[in-house]
Amino acid sequence: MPDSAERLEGTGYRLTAPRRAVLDAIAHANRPFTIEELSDRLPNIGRATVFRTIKLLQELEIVCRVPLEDGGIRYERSRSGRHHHHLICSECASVTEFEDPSLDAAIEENARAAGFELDGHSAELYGRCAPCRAGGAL
Amino acid sequence: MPDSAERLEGTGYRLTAPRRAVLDAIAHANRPFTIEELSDRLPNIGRATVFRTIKLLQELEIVCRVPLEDGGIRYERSRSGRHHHHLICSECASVTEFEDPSLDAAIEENARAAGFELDGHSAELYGRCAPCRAGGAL
DNA sequence: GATCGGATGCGACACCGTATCATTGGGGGA
DNA sequence: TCCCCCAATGATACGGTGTCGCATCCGATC
Repeated sequence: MPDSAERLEGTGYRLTAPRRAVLDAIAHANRPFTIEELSDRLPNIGRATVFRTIKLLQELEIVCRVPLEDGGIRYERSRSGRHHHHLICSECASVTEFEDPSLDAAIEENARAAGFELDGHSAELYGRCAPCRAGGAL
Repeated sequence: MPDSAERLEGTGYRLTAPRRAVLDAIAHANRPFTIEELSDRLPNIGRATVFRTIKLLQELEIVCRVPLEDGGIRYERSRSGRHHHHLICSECASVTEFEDPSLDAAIEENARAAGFELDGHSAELYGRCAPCRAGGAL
């Protein structure tokens, strides 16, 4: 993820060895991960640093927070870097990003109707993904 | 909240004194509350019981969970008892419920397009409510 | 390569929610 | 009305998750 590294430097943050390692681990993750999992993969890096780095990467929109239905939290490398929503499979925990201007428009319209000044929003969809539906016994 | 009490009994749960007290406290809350606040208002009731009761009331859709932007959680008596979304003011922490079939439709359409079997979803809007915009100095 | 302040690592800590388990009391049945 | 059973409770310990404080380190700039 050289672009992410550049993004770090470009915003005035230091590109340190631990941050490189975290970026690398994230780049190679093929599914949403917990901090715990990430930290386990990086035994030489302090747990606090992993937390701090993920927090930073969230602010830079390099990773995004994925709230699960049970209240748990996972993180995922943001593919688009743009605003998007999540389809979260409760069977395999996979996360699919999607963008939908009409969904965003509906959200904005509701805010407008209520006299609300919109800052941000989140929308998560929970269910079973196509592969799980096809392959699952159930 | 006699109707809530009936709903408890109607589903086979016992209407105990602690549950009555929690229902009463919730009925008189005029803004979303944390478990901590609720527990403080009910010093004679064990913390674990407050957690258990709120969990139960969530299942019965008597209260609903309100995830804040900062990751914190509050709860609120569900006014409609139906599916809805939240407008959450980051200034005064007020929560406004709204329903929007077209928003739900947009969500369902995205799930369908991805071959996703939809179980449930959440949508939270963050920003500043009308009173805060009108009254706030900022 | 010297310097300076942001970043790190470690451990302690705070917070939130749950598990355990002995005890209590709600409410249906006799 | 009283009894009895088991769901519900309360106290406490526990576990997981994230933060804090601080001495040390090292990346970036000169």
